[in-house]
Order: sequence, then C-alpha cells, then structure tokens
Amino acid sequence: MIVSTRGRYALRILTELAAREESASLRDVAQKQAIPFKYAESIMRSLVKAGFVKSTRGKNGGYSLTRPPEELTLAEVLRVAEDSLAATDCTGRKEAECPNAATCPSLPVWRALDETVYAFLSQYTLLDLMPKA
Amino acid sequence: MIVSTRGRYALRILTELAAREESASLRDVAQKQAIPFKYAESIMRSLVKAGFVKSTRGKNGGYSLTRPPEELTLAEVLRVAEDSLAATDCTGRKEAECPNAATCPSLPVWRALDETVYAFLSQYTLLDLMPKA
DNA sequence: ATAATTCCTATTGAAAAGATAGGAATTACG
DNA sequence: CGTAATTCCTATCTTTTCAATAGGAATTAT
Repeated sequence: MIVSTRGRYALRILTELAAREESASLRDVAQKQAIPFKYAESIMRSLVKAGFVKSTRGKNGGYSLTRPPEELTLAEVLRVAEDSLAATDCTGRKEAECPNAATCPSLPVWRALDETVYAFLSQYTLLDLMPKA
Repeated sequence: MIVSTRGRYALRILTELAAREESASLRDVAQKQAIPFKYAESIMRSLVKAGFVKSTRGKNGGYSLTRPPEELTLAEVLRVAEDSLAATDCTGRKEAECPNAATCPSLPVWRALDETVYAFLSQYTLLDLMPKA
C-alpha cells in the first residue's frame, strides 16, 4: 500500500496543527482526530526528525509546523510517514536484494511509476486538505 | 504495496507464455521462472478467470494467451493479479467502510492518484517486458 | 490403465502494519 | 521546591496481509 493508515494519520495530525495558531499538545490533536495517542506519538517522531514540525517539551509543551501548510506537499509528508513511497519492493527498502536488477525488464517501469506517483503527490499541499480553505 | 510479488509473478508467467508458440504446462513455466509451482497455480486461476489465458486440461494440457502480448497492458494484468491496484484502503476493497467519505478532503486526491497510476500502467504491455523484443 | 495436467479448498508460515505499555527526561507553574 | 503535563524512547503485543504449501478431485492424451 502506498498510502497506509500511518500516512493518513500523519496528514490529519499535520492539518490539525496547521489549523491552530499556537503549538498544540499531541493529546489534544490525537483526540480531536480520533487517532490512538501512542500511535500518534510514534508518527510524530518521524515528523520531527524530518523537520516538518518543531516540538516544545515539558508542561505546556506541544508541536507546531515549521512551514506554512501550502509549502508542505503530500509527497514529502507521505514519504517520511510511510518510510517509502515505493510502489514495489524492487524500488523500495529491499531494492538491493534482487540479483536480476541489471537485466530486469520491469525495473525501469517501476522506477518510472514511482516518479509518476511522487510527481502527482507533489501537486498537493497540506492546504488542500484543510476543511475551511 | 501496489505491485507485490503476486503481480510480478503474474507478469513473468505471462511473458513466459508469450514467448512460446504453443500452450505450455505450468510446471515448465514456473520452473523456468523460478516461481513456486503451487503459488503459480493460484495466480493462474485469476488469470484464467479474467480471460487473459485459456487452459487445456488433462495430459499435454497447459495454458496459452488469448491475445497478442502487445494487447495486454500491465494495468489490466496487475489489477487482476493484485485484486486491486488501489493506492490506499480508502479507494480499495475497504472503500465502503469509511463513514467520513462524504466529507473527507483527501478522498478525491486518492481517487485521482489511482487514476494516474492506472493510466501510467496502461501505457505498457507485456511486449515491453519481453527480453528479446 | 496410467500419467500428466488443470482445478479447487484449506491450511500454514512469515512479514508487515497497527496499536499498546511503561517509563525517562524535560519544563511551566503553584 | 514538587507536581503535573508534556515530549521522548524502547520494547512488546496483536492483527492483518501476503506468500507458500498440502492434498486431492477432475480431466484427457496416449
């Protein structure tokens, strides 16, 4: 699956953050979006690491976006949240495993497919997913 | 995953069939392509059902394509072999399960993504995957 | 009859995805 | 201070999906 639950959760968390002025606690955000809090935490770790959000620790801490929502594409977010957007193992994390890569007639197709998907998802930003708009 | 092992096996089986004049037994084809025979059988069932190949039963039986390879697109084959090419559960077999479908701002994006993927894979046919060419 | 095949159903095993648990580190605020 | 609320970290558990296997029935050329 290219866009799994994890990726969709990430998008919902980010749009929820985008909808708020100040930094928000994950507890609030997760509850509002009906996302399991602990699962949300593991997603946040990826998003912080990627630099899409910044965090404030301690009481009254929370998360906030580091860019305006119209500058965060779905492609960027999903690639981080899903760990890979590859349409097939042949172009994903297991890429190096195939001994036939050099002569495989399908491999160029999968690579081109990945590019097509990435380009498509680069057309949309968080702003496109915000309710009000 | 959009294109999993099952889909890639299907393509290899079909190109192997395309490379032969007469109908071929699955035992031969699977062995040639290093695909587990019993797993190949389950894939063939889908391909027969979809009408991409016809089978002859009994001794000296086997499978053969019902169309020339240049008329079988990857999109068609993969959709059948994978059961669905949907990039997300929201547009796949579980589509009906989401109560927020009516207002979900992401759903149109997933639908458009699926169309993009399908259109892309429709550009290629079995012929593009044949070694000799 | 026999052997080789497709066809069918069920089960098992392995891997990935989703979710949960417990607690350490940090920080605002009384 | 000390407490409460938060992010951060590691580990585990559960569920689902995917890949593969097993056993045999039905069919057909020779």
